[in-house]
Amino acid sequence: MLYAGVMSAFPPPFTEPQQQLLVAPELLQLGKAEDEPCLRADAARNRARLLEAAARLVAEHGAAGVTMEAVAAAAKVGKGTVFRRFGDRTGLLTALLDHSEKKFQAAFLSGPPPLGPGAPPVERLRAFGRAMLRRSVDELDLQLAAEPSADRRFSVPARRVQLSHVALLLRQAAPDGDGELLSQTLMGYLNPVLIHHLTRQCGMPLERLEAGWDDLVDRVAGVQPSR
Amino acid sequence: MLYAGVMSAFPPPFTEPQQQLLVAPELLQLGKAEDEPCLRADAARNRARLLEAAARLVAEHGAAGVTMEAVAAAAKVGKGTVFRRFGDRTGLLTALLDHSEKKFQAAFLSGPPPLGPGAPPVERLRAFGRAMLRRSVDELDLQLAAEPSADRRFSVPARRVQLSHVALLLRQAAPDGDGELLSQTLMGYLNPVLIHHLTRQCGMPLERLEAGWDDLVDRVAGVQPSR
DNA sequence: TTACGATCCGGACCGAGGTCCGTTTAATGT
DNA sequence: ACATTAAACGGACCTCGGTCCGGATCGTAA
Repeated sequence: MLYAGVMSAFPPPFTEPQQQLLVAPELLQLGKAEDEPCLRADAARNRARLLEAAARLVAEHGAAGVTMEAVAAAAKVGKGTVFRRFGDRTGLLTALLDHSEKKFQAAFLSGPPPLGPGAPPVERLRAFGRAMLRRSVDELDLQLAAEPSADRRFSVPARRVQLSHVALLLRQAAPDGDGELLSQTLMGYLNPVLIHHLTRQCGMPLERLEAGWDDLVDRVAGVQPSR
Repeated sequence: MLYAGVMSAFPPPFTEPQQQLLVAPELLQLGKAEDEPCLRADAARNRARLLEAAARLVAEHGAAGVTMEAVAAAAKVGKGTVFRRFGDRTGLLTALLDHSEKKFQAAFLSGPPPLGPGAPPVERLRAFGRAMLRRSVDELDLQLAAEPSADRRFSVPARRVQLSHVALLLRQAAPDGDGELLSQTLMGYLNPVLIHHLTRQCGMPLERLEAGWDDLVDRVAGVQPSR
């Protein structure tokens, strides 16, 4: 019993399901995502205050200034409340990005082409990458801070949605080849940490990353355009 | 002066340069890697004891059991000493992997083909990936624990060596295309965290990852074999 | 309105990474 | 041998993420 208390957090752990999804969870093999557990009044109020406080702290001191204690204090709430609601720091930051994420999901799942349905798969892949790149460049601070710990990085709902979307398109664009592995590879190119490194530390302009994405999609899908 | 003491660690910060390299640093645009700062006798002794203690802890309790305090205690040394020598936890774990890393570098930089020089680039790329995959599967625990924080992940010397190696081969195999971006993409496939997810969490056999790598190399390099 | 159980709250508490600084010690020159 | 000094040492200390649990509060049903 070395690691006794390590797994079960609070008695009734009712932390929210990380991120709302716009697709049926069954399609993605996610555990049931009990949507909107319908919080108690005080809990809902505190949740709102916490998100607002966190957003303010991000605006004022950057994502690095978002300390769990600071958020709790700014929201005039106990520290335990923050953890009960959001599970951990990553959960809080993720919740902060949730709005933008849902809009993005709506765009590529059911928005107008070429991002949404209606365009040929390769076109949609190109649009998807460009959208991801631009979104990452905008919210880079938060996205980096919200980077989950290594053992959860591939289980984050938002990521799974994006991944399966890419896999779907890719299986159409390149029916041969291991769709699961290739989609992981493509998603790797869009990893915020990599984007940050290339743009901020290596000074690459966004256009180069976009061109690189288009080229990568072509190569992976087996298209033979300009080269 | 909010973040006053956050950047400069100890007065004369003489933490070792992360990882010895077998190639001249100039070739990789690394800051001078003052090889072997020639530690004082006591420092060298303590360094050895710390590494030994850390290795023992890994063997006994897994990488998760490697606490800085535990290592210090096991080596009969003050905690500050650990940090002065290795900078941080990641540095210590990295030092633990250094031996294996140097052997690996020697193998792909100057060993026998197809991993070393002498085989055609695509061959060498395939061999490189397979070697990385197998190595990661072996030392997965440590590699995961040694995962650097997001802001340093792409500056780790070992990674830069591997990256520039892949870039070199790739520029020969696919002279068109953005070698820098494509090599980052390939390296992404070999990320230990991804390997761990695919093998341990998704249950994929190593052979599938190897086949996926070969296929990916073919696609990226523009080869048209079986498909 | 009251009573009751489920849920939530708060903040003391813990562990681990990382830092500081007064003290000790190894190398070097005399 | 001895003085000198740059480097190394140790462990108290700080911060921050995360946990626990006794007590307050909400929703509900009588």
